[in-house]
Amino acid sequence: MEEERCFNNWDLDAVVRLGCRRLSPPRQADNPFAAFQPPQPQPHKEEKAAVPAPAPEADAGWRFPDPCAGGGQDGDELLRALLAAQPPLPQPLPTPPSPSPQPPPPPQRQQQPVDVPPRKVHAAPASPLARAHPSGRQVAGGVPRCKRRKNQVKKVVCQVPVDGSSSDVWAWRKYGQKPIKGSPYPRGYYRCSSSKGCAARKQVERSRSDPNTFILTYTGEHNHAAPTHRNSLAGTTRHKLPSSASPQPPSVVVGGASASAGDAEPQPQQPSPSRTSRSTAGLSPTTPLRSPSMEEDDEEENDELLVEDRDGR
DNA sequence: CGTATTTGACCGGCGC
DNA sequence: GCGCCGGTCAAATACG
Repeated sequence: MEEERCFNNWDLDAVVRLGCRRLSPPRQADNPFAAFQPPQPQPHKEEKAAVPAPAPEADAGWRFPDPCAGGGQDGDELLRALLAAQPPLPQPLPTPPSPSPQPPPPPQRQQQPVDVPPRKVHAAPASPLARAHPSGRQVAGGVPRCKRRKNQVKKVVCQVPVDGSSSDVWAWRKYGQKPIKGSPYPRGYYRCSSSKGCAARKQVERSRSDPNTFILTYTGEHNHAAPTHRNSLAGTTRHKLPSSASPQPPSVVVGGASASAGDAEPQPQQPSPSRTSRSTAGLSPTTPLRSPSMEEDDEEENDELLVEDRDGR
């Protein structure tokens, strides 16, 4: 598994935080992007390309499908549109059949993020208290891990171009990264830092098929209103927005992650060429949400949103 | 000083 | 029942 290790470096977080990337050099002197790249040769080349190109833009405008995020206006509209089209609840979208990594689902597996007939519903008494671990680990969302069955978890999957830009109003904090078995790229785990008890989580992973595309998986719901500006307690300090360099209209995918509170969904961030070290988690809360220019197009077809309730392992 | 990021370890769930 | 993998937490480190 050396591979994994290597990829581990890729900055998923960057993706998330792209919004705020910082000007200062990343914590790691190495190129985080190197990891980003697939195990293919040409790390040098890719680095360069990746860094200068995608990253900057990404954060600059990387916004995603976020209904709420909008930064304000555009986003809002999107959100509204989405909401209008769908229930405000965790209802992602109907997910169009796209070239997504999702194979033709069996008749049973619908893409309904809402409820999924779990195979085993282990009804965890809502209080098993999250695994009584020695450490007493509890899920931040207050949801005990046991409670969340993998099958039952609602997930909204979105695909966004690396160069796309997306930003959501939510602030994300990276809490883990792991190499995935079938994927050369590691997966980054982010949690909504806008609110302390928010259970919304996001997973950022590079698409194996399209290294230029990131697969964002949103799970959980925000239990708080979307911040007007992406800021929140969390990253308050670290985000400095560099200003976007060139906002590119990323694709926006809207996933209804599940915001019961009516939140919107977080948006994916982009991989930053160089980890911005601490820019803010995910996007920076203050990240430049989007520039007016970026939004113009909006999403295009790049984005795909898949909603799944469970992903099979 | 506060917060975010990073890395390792642990646990649970799922598949075989 | 066992093993593998994914997901999350916690501690340490670094930066603003």
